[in-house]
Amino acid sequence: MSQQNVWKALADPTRRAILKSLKQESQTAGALAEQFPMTRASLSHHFNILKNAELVRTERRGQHIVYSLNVSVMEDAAAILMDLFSTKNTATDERS
Amino acid sequence: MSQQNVWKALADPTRRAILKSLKQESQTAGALAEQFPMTRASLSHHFNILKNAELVRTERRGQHIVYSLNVSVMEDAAAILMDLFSTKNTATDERS
DNA sequence: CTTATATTTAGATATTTGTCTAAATATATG
DNA sequence: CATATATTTAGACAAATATCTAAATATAAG
Repeated sequence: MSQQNVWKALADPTRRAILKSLKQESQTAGALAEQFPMTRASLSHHFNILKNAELVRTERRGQHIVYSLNVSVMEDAAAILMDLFSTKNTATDERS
Repeated sequence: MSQQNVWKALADPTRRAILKSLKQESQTAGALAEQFPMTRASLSHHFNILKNAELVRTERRGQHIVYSLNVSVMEDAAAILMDLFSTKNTATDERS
């Protein structure tokens, strides 16, 4: 995972909505497609970017492909975010 | 502040580096410019995007313009990020 | 094997983005 | 006022991005 891939992935509102939806439950590409007003080809492009950032994983299930959050990478990403935002230092040996 | 403006602002590595630098201390445009290998005009463009997202504020000081983090918006942004990433619900009336 | 369904890939296109150079604006000072 | 310094604005341009249509691939089922 490159940090930059994660930030770029998160910059698009459709992709953030996909992540939010997957936070509720893992879903097939088709089920996700029903929630967004664009072609399946366009959605597939967004899926690729999310996979590239390793924010989601896929698993084939017959004709379907099931997308799910990659929880551990989501947690890494959260840590990166907090590093940028928090006033406190994270993961240093500094005494409080 | 539109949420989208914040995400877009954060998508660029130069802008994230600017924020990190401002986390250390408020600085003039010129002082920031010395840290980045691009023209002042390009930097100014990045400053505008950060201002638009309300992540930074400016204050004129003689010939200089001092940039500083807008801490409260940074905190709002952090909350938005956590809403996307955390498995737990934030700010709901759900019982734990 | 043929047909149907699910999804992705390829290629085209309009829009957005990051950068540059040159010019403009704002302030300070002789 | 004239000149120097600091910063922004305007305009151009190449690269990246989001979307579409059409075609390709993968699996299931008759």
